[in-house]
Amino acid sequence: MSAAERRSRLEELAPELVAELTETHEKSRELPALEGAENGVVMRFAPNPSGPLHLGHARASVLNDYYVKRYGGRYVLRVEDTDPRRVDPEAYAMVLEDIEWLGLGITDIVYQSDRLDIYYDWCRRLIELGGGYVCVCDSERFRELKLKGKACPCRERTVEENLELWQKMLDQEFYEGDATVRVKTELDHPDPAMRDYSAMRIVNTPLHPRVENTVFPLMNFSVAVDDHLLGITHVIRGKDHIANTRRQRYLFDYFGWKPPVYRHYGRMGISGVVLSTSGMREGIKSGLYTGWDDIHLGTMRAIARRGIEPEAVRNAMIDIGIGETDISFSWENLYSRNKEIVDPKANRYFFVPDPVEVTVEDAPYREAHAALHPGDPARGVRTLVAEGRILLPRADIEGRSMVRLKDLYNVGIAWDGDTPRVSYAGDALEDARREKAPIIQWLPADAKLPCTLLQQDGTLEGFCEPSVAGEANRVVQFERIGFARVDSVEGGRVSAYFAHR
RNA sequence: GCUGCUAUAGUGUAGGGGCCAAUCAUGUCGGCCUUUCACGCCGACGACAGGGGUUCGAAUCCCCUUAGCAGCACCA
Repeated sequence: MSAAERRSRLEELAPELVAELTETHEKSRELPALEGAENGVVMRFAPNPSGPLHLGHARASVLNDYYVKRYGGRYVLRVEDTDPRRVDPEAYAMVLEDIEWLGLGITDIVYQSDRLDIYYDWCRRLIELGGGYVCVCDSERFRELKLKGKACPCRERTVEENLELWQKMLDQEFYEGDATVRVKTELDHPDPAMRDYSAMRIVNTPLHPRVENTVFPLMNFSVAVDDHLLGITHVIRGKDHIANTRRQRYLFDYFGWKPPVYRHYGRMGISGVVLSTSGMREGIKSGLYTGWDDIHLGTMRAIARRGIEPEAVRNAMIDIGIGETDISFSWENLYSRNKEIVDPKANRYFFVPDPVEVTVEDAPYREAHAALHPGDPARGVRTLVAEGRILLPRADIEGRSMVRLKDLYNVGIAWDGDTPRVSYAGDALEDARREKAPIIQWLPADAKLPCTLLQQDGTLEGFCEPSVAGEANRVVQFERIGFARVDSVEGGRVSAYFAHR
């Protein structure tokens, strides 16, 4: 049966069910199941506290969050602050704020800098097992040997000698770069990236903001140890970690641990915003950006400032899923997700950009009552009093001989060069329809608020309704323009950020 | 270069031998509704990277080609 046949047949049998045929099944899609997750999971989100969270973190954190919520279990926030060079003391708080904004169901928080002794302990055990050794070679020299598949002299040392050197590292008898602990792997591993990778290194400067230690684990070591100790069952991360997963596997093997189940999703290209933490930091420093929430950045706080709701980010990320294919992030899709959340909530207002103030000749006194939300009459109306002096958006009247002022009346426009002469042209909506006059927004000249609408590609200056002042920090819809978040109302001026149409 | 992964409409995604002349969403274009160019509704457009195999049958399995990506750090 064709679709049309099925439909007409259903109409005969059960007309009340026809609606279901076209119902949009927009409940967020089910992502693929995770093997071995039936009895609950322990997952983690492991950001480096070098700045606030951005879109890239959003994907990782939301996807893991999705599975924890789906299967039940624990969700560990593990702050990976083992590189003093890449720790921004202020980022600790920012990460927490962003997580709260995203609504992640974090159940546990651990800081790797609190766990240094644990890593030292397991490092000692690794050496005792013969799985690790202290290498005092120059890193360049080691690299050359590695590429040839050759062992460095340090590899031949006994466990006792290694233990002694390791203690010297901890006792600060080595300086940065002079010694490192390596994990023994196959020296002839086809991928040179696997060969005797580093597990521990020394960092003397800068000082770590939270601890005084100078010996720090490299991520492959701390991650493997923590994943095991914290009981992590499933890991969802980007495919840039595939090689790391392989490296970490050596540790699981040495210690006889069962590794978690891994899923590596593809690379996500994001255009239109700055994403690299260092790039953002430099831009902020140089004054190019106003701060971490500058709307040209891809941080969660920038996105929030633009009126994107956390649920929209979440839905967009789940939509994208955990596919291994490289994808390009679609702002369109995110906006669409946001619109479905924000449209039912946002009150409607007039915003007149680039205004022309005119006197409407022969204008009768009128009070316009415009719905705060056309889909929800119960919300009431805003009342605008028109006494003759009004503001019109220049772009909407240019070249026109007639427009209808929404919820008010029609006006005719005679052009005297660039100067419009505007006159009352009746109340009948039908007249406007017949003349194909556009229905546009307007404002009374004596009841308006200056309003700046900031968009990524420029700023719109104009005026909005006075009651927008009561919408601070909320998303509104400026009719015919789009959704915007009212950022601040100060000194009688409104500043709003454009979200999307 | 080496090691590995991936390849479905503009974008994201479903589909893992027959139910696929391929799903859903988004987008674009028409139309309806409407005192917003919003929302809602209707319709249209639009893809299995290319080439070989295997098979009665391939988007699905295999091989090659091409393309993209990742890693090749004493970063995470």
